[in-house]
Amino acid sequence: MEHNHNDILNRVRHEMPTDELLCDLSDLFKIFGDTTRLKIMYSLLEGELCVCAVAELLGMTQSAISHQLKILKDAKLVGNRRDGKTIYYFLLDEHVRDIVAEGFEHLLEER
Amino acid sequence: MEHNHNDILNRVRHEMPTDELLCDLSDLFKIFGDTTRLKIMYSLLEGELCVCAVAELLGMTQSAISHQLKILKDAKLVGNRRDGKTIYYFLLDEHVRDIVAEGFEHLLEER
DNA sequence: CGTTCATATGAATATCTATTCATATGTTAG
DNA sequence: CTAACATATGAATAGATATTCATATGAACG
Repeated sequence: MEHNHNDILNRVRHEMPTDELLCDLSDLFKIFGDTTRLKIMYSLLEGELCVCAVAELLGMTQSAISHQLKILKDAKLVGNRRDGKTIYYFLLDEHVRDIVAEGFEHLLEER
Repeated sequence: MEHNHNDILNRVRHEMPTDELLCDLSDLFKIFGDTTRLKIMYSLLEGELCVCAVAELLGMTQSAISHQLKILKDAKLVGNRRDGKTIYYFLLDEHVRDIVAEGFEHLLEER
């Protein structure tokens, strides 16, 4: 019993990712943990959009959207390209779709 | 061009989940957005553990772990059972594994 | 029943973060 | 070069949240 208990603890300790990896992982999920950013990512699922289009779409200020886009870009979840004065943002990673989908599945199962 | 733009906006508006669903989704990801909770979930991947075992494993106080376990339980990510004085926690949802795995894939691709 | 052990919980605090406001950067048109 | 427009960004603020501390609950055991 006691042996079994320590056995599990040792196995868990062994399988546990490094703190650095866990920080990276939680930082990634933090990004998905905000409705504004989720909405932005959803918007970009259909195709690239400029900052002002996203702002109009979500009914938020250009500044707020710009700040959030920077966070998404730093996380390499979105990229952008310039066309004259306007800057278009687009999703960089197919995993965005998958991560969100997994989240939904939990919500559905939860009822 | 202008037509095309509005076209996209309308499509996006149409595909956007309700605010309630987006809040539920961001609340779920918020839970994954914390290293302590990630560590707890990782620990429970191997099997059920009592509160004090988790606390010992993570080198944190019983109180801190208990607070976090409550959050995980409210989100229906873990369940618990009592055996005498000790209470064992376990993962409730296979999606935990999948969600974490998706997160990792993004990190790896990010290089 | 009273003590001990495992866990839960409320309040307080310190830290983090999303938005706002003001302003800066950078591009195009005239 | 200057005005107008799109976007970025720094500082400040308000709200959220993880941990701590003190204490409560609840079970087992003598």
